[in-house]
Amino acid sequence: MTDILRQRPGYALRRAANAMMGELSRRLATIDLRIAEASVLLLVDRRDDVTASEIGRVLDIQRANMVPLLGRLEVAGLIERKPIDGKSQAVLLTALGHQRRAEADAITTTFEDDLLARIAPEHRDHLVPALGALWRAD
Amino acid sequence: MTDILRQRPGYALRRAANAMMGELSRRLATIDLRIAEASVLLLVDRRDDVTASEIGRVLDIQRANMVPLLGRLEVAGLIERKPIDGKSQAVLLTALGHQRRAEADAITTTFEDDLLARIAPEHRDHLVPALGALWRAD
DNA sequence: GCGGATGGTTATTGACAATAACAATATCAT
DNA sequence: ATGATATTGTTATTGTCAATAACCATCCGC
Repeated sequence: MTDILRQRPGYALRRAANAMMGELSRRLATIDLRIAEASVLLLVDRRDDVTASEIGRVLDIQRANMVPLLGRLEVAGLIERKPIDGKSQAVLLTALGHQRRAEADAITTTFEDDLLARIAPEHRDHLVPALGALWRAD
Repeated sequence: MTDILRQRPGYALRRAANAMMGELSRRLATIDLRIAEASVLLLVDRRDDVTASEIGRVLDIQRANMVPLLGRLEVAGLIERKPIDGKSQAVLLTALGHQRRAEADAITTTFEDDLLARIAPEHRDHLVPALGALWRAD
């Protein structure tokens, strides 16, 4: 019955993304991170001048929604904030944050290897370019 | 700065799906439908024996969450329910529902053509098979 | 120095999925 | 045929996540 929807690119994209997010969420939960939180850790690595607004712009998260996200990372002791000037503040990783970032990196890298392994070789290398074209046109 | 995440399949999948859903939502809103609602209309077309539970199973929506969804479609006059036995009821399209389904079909088909058109020809045909492999393995 | 843009924040809203519980009914095994 | 089990539809509640509006303080360009 689902055959009507199965080959529809939009539907396939939605279902694939849902399945992927669910699995990745489960794996990241083992180190107490949500997907968006892990993205932030990966993003601010080796930087000491990235503001919350800038992270939001890159990850496409409203800066209002960055507040609770960074708040959680801060109470978990993974990030700290350093004033850049009277208005802006840099988000930077603590020692614990660096450690957690490395774990998150390992988990996501393994996960994405697993993902790609499920795709037939002849399709595999086309996925990221195709997705990139969809995302950055919008 | 985003380069660290850009080529990650999981991240690309998430962003592409978000962009796609946003755009499709906007287009379907012109005929007062949400994405999940449109999926239901497409699914129950030309059937008179599909139950709410079955729709949920196919679309991966908990049957508890089908209740408000079908409720909205019913008050909009797009579906009606016909008892199958004392326990189950078939979800079927009204005349207005058939009409709306056709509009939804046109919108989504056009939309997906637009999507595919953004993808370089050499990648295009690999997208759905690759996504299918990700989704149905989970 | 002033006006407009930007950063950080609060509060609120809505879409959507997940969970638990329940009553009624159907199905299956014996 | 009956009794245990599974399924259907439903209510209610929770949590995650994104979107919007408003606010104040501060920065920047002219």
